[in-house]
Amino acid sequence: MKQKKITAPTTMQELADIAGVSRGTVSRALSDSPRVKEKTKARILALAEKHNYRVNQKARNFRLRRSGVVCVVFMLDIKSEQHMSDPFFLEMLGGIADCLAEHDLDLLLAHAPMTDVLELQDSRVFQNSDGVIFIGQGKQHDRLNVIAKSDTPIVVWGAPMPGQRYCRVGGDNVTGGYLATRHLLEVGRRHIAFFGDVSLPEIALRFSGYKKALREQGVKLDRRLQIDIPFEMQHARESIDELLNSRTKFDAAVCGSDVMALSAIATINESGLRVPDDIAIVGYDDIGLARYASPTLTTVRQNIRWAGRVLVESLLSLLNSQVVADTTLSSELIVRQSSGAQPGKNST
Amino acid sequence: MKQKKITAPTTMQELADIAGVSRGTVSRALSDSPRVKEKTKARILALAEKHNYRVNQKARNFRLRRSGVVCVVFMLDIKSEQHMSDPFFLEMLGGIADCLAEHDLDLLLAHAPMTDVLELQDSRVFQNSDGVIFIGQGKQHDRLNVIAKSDTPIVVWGAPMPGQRYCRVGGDNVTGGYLATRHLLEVGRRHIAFFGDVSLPEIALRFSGYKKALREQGVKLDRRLQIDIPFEMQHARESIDELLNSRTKFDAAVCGSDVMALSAIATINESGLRVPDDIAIVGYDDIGLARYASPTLTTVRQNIRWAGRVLVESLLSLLNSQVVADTTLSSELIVRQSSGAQPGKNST
DNA sequence: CTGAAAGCGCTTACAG
DNA sequence: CTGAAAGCGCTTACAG
Repeated sequence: MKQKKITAPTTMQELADIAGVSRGTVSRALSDSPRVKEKTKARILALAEKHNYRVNQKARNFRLRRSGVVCVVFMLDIKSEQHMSDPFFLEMLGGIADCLAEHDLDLLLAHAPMTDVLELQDSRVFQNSDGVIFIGQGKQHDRLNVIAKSDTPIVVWGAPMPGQRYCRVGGDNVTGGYLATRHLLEVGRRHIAFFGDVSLPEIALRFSGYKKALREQGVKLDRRLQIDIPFEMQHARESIDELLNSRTKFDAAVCGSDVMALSAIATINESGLRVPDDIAIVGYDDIGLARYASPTLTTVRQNIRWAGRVLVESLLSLLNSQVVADTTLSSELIVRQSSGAQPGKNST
Repeated sequence: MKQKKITAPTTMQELADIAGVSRGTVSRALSDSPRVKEKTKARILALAEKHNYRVNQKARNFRLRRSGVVCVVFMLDIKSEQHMSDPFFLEMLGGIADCLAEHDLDLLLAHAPMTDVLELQDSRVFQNSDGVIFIGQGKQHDRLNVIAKSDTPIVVWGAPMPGQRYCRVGGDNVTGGYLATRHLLEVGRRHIAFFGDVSLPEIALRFSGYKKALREQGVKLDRRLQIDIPFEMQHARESIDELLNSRTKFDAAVCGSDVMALSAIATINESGLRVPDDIAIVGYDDIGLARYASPTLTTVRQNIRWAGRVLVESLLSLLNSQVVADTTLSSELIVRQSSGAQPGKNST
């Protein structure tokens, strides 16, 4: 421990000189090539350890034309700070990070707010990465199609889109929206609001599931109950306050995310109404907090961490020049307190 | 737009050939050297654009011996997933990311759970980074001292330590613990618990602030009220349940983080007691959620995003071979509902 | 203002 | 099993 020389990191040639072998042999020994005699290998490894030698990664990356780095880009439409703090992203990031680590890849986090994803293509970040994972499509589906044509493979979390030319992984949004809405109808609600910006592809799909459920039950769609709330706390409060003040009748809401649902609950509480008694709420994502909230949150579970793994595995296949199909992960309704169903039924 | 050739990225030599100049001139033109005639420069830039040429970053990094990447390592003692999801980390990460972006640096996120930080030194992550920011010291202060001796500059978020040889940035933990405790004493509480693992340096300092406040008011320290709760939801619940069941008298608690405080509040609610009426709670960090929680959270504010900036600025100074002093950021008490103070007083 | 040339530190066919 | 050698794509003194 203590006897390690604190020398400036030797170059591979210097280590080779010390060992009395060629640079090539050192290189092979360090990468555990079977073509080097075990004894030589052991000796070189010991010397490397002793002299505290480490391969210059920048030289190695250059030579090998790869960096072992995967870039993760969060596609957020508004200010990044608010969005990134959505536990949904964090859990996704966690799933991705774990899976990347298992495959000995590093994670480069790209600065999020970008008006034009194409700028990313010119950036150092992009050049330095072996592949890129986009979380969300934002409203830049077409630009992602352009990026997909580059040499750097990409995988995108999002909704299936017409003319899509990139590999996609996403949740089953139609079913998610449908399940949430049907559940609220089943517990007797009839004036169900939909909180979410339907210009975003994923939200649009959930909204179509919402409409399908209403149709099935013969409930008429009330356009005033669809509110374009972005994924952000502050905005949610304002918009919901507005709805509450507008006196438009509603007794339930399907929300675009759990964070939005929590925010809605807080706003509703402040206005003197109660959840679920006056207004039943269903969230989306099933973030960790959902089961600790008060009331506990009925929500549509997306297996976020697993989604992260699928994204990474898909990217790895792409890196191996394989053809990769899109993946749609199933959605599951988790019934807890906020939707006003009888307790005990399928709760977690 | 459409007329861009979709050619394989040309090498700089190829672009030079097209332009009829030398590789060196292209290199200088692209880095906007004043030593190239404006006209030539413009012509080369146009050609680069036309042929969709981009500098090979891996070659550039190698040549320049820097990557433009800063690595961020979260020093977590237990399972990473739970910790990383603490908004404290996210907000810190956000502050760091913003500041790095302003300085045109990229952010590499190192996989968190590590038993021995020294392993990091051998990793590709470390070699690839121009500098490393550690969030927290965990219990590895000594190993951080070792890493500080390497060529890669590091900055650490944490508590001042004896014999510390790395650059440190941290909050004023003693004052924070003191302010939280004094506030609870001022609102009439006398049996104040302290929730936090005092074997962690920062928590130990807050605990000393806590003791100082008790001493000042002549309140005797009750050792049974100091509970080693790690920064994690699940554990918090168990430990607090245990305390509640032990019938040890307590009417308030200073918590190691806001997340812990929120968890404590949930646990207390479930046991049938109320916050702040039965038990007053003060958190730590002032995460975004604190003002939306119910009850809203009295807490010690650490200006987390600014802390992120200070970490980055310190690292940059180190990268410029400057001597950098430690920074201690001030702590501020934010009074809201959970501590049972009269409303309106300094609340946000 | 531009070019010719050296060299960053590594890996890997190619020989032997 | 090991060595000699080429070359990855760039930047930057050094000349001119």
